[in-house]
Amino acid sequence: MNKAAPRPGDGTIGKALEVLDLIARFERPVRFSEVLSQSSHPKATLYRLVQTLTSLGMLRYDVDNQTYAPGLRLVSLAHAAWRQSSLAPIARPHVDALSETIGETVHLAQLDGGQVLYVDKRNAADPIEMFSQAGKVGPAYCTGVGKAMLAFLGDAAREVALAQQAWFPHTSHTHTSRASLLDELATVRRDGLAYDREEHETGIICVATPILSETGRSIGALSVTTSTARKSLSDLTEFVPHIKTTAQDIAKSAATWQFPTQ
Amino acid sequence: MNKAAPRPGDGTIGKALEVLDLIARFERPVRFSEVLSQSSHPKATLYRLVQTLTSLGMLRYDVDNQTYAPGLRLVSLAHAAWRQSSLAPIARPHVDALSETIGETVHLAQLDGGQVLYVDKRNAADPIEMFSQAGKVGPAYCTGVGKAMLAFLGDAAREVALAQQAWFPHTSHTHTSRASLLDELATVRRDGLAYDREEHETGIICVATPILSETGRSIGALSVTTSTARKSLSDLTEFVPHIKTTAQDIAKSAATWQFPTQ
DNA sequence: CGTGGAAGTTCCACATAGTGAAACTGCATT
DNA sequence: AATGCAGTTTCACTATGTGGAACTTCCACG
Repeated sequence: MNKAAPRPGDGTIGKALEVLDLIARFERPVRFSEVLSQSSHPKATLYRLVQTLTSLGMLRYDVDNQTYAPGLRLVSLAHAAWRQSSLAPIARPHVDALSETIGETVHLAQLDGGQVLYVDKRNAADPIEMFSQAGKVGPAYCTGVGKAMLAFLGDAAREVALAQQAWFPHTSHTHTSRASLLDELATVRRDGLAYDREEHETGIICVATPILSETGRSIGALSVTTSTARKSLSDLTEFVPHIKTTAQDIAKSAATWQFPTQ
Repeated sequence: MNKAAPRPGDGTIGKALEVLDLIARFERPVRFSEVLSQSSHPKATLYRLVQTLTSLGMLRYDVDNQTYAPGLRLVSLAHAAWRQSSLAPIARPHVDALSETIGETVHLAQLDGGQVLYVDKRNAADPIEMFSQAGKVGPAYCTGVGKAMLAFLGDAAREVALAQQAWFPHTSHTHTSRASLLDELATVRRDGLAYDREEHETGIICVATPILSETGRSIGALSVTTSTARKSLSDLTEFVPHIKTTAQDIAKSAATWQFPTQ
């Protein structure tokens, strides 16, 4: 597992965020001692951090079970973030249209801290059981959207992102090194297209395209996902033109989008 | 209990959160000076806070426009919060069923920091949305869900919540004082039912019921909303039995819900 | 062009705020 | 009564954050 960069000198706020992230990663309410065992902070320090976060509503403390979980205050903050910093509100009509035409699961993702963050999703009519939902994060090095975005990053930004990858072999098709991934990224850059060939989950494949800024850098990615039980990679290829034009439409809307300067 | 309790807002983390909230409240990307004019912190202090938050991904800085907006990292944190601290995942099937039967807008809300936080929503037109509507906050003193929850709070908790109300007269029907609201809350407690009679928005009415814990305290609320153009208050009354049983079903699911202790 | 001012950024002496080892409490279990 | 573990409090110490002031852009206007 990778962790949020605990750069020295990040300050108290960084430490607090680190703790919040740690608790969020458990994906279930946790007891103090469990957090402690995963944390680099001494008991008293962690205790105070957790207390502070709880009193601020960033954590919720369950008195009965003596557990901590991320608090609802985060949800209202995220609402503002989603509306202002994600492509989702702008892309919504385009994603709707694509999903309706294609009838498979559509994902809209952005890169955040070297990871793929799914900011919107449309389920297939007959939904496949799989890992994804808006707000969910996933690895960049072994997903279609991740590779699409990495390929169209500036060199410096890509280096930063690559350094944050875990290279965990989720399946036998997963890239496990910088070198082999970079190789594929060249192809992705050439085609403007990235495939996930069961690299993250066995039986799950997808095709993804980057959403590019006017300067040719990726600001997000769009993908169509399916299972090998339903379709093959070459079946997916048939959707490519439609996905590409949708990505371009989203890019255009994003560029046009003017924030009220007032 | 704490007597010399660290006042919320104290501490560096509290200050950082305050700034984040402030920026989120603008509902659009803001320039540094705009934040400064709304903040109690001196320029240098605010500047450092904003820098720190930006480097941690809690804020996003737009170089071209020189503006700050809540960052995407919040979205992934909120995902964990929504799944673990909100009723939404548990309530989802029940809310789905209710919405389908009734065919009007359904809201699932919880109280957070004295405000109503909408954690899920069903629109007749637009079925599945995530943070687009979930995450929105609203006032407690002039909404159906707000009054339903306030009525079934412990005395101490209700006092805290009432102290946080703005008493802004959104419409001519809005309660503008503790006293008149408390009056209605008694009725709400008797009936287990709260109405919004165009108190928040003209033309918008709703009926809401609390979702109660085993100890009889509200852990959330469920409402059906419509416009005076479509239905009357007495039309809404017809839905009451169905809403009430749905609320009870959600309460039961919530009580049964056991977190894997491991 | 210059010049004035507003917005944004850096500096640094200072003290507030956070730190963490250790001691303590409460509650099971033996 | 004794042991052990989880959670909580204390307090001397100092890392961190503070904020007034000075500095640097960058325009708008004369």
